[in-house]
Amino acid sequence: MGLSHSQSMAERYLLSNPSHMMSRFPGLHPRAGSPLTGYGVPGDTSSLRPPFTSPLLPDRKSGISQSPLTSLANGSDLDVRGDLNNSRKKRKACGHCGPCQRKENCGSCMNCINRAKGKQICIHRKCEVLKKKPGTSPYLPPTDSA
DNA sequence: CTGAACGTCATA
DNA sequence: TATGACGTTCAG
Ligand SMILES: [Zn+2]
Ligand SMILES: [Zn+2]
Repeated sequence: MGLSHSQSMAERYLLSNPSHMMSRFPGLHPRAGSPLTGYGVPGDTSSLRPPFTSPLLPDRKSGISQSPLTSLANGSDLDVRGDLNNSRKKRKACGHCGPCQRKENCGSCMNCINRAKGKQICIHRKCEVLKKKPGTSPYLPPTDSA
């Protein structure tokens, strides 16, 4: 069996149809909010990320803050850009909802087929808790008159 | 380090 | 508004 291996799924990611390419290119992220705290884990007993990496600014986009949650120059918090991130880092599947119980992905949904580019979990496995992120308010998200 | 997945943005 | 795409984050 000295074969297979192929791309180890690495190239697969970069593999796609050169349809448009471009758009949303790396180098633009207008946004500026206010420092806000939202998420909060009781305990927060996890490994500590290494201190800063280097005083060099990785020209990731331009210079302004990144989009999701990047940067980490503090040994206290893992990463808190304090901008457009209200909920703090990413959440994880609850583990006990229907989809969370799924064992393997269906392999037919777009997420399964487009997993390379989509980078998302099978729709049949998407935790319902993570599905509804906005608001989490008891009100209906869509407007009655649309 | 790699794989997997979440979160936000852009576009249709 | 919904979907796709991308970067980032998290865990093993
Ligand atoms: Zn699927
Ligand atoms: Zn769940």
